[in-house]
Amino acid sequence: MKIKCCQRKEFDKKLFDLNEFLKAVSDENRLRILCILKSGPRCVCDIWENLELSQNLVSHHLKALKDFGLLKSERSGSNIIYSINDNNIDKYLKSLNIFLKKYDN
Amino acid sequence: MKIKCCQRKEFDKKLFDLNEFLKAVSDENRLRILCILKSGPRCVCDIWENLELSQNLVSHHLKALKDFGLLKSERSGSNIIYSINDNNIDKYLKSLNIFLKKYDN
DNA sequence: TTAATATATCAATGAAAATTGATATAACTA
DNA sequence: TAGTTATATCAATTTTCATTGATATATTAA
Repeated sequence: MKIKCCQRKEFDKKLFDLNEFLKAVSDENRLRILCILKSGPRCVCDIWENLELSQNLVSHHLKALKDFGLLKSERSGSNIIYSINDNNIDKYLKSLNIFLKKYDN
Repeated sequence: MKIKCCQRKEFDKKLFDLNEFLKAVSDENRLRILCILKSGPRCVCDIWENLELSQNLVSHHLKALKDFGLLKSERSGSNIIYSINDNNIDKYLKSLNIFLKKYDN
């Protein structure tokens, strides 16, 4: 018995993207980083000092989140200020909601 | 500078649970399984034949999703029929939405 | 009660990704 | 310019977890 939802061509791409988003955020440290940045833009040092993580580790997670478009950054003097990219987060949240909610296909 | 969101005691548990949910679903095969089951309850064989995955691999993913409460199962003759546990999925979706949306704390 | 089918479990392997340590770069400050 | 601070990068290690192969269990059918 062939089931509909897995037959569509465009489904693969959609599902791949959704999974990339889930992989990007399914990590406690990244969730904490997102939580901190929800309170407003912060420099890297504010983040790693609050989370009690090493500087390079936080830098690595920030890069991953930024590369995926969930964060933005800008230089301010010697600091790099990171902030949430709300538009993209909303986009992926919406996509996930549609995907997991009942009877959307 | 101490940032509010990471100081709360109950936050740890909430964030841990949320992350467990994200880890449970951040896998292409599991997303495909969820998609198939959204179309209705299915036995294990329907799933692995559709996804062209090995039987034991599908069984393993089904177990993970069920252990986490995202799926239910019941025996029907020699088959085990899996289905979505909508309540739990909605619960976690809601939690994730609140967590990631702007200014919820 | 034997064979066949459906599903689950378990140990071993492999791959992806987090973490660490060391170092590089860039911007301030004295 | 030299020293200091903030951040990024890179290679090595470790951890986590999906996948595989083999086998066990449970149900049905002959």
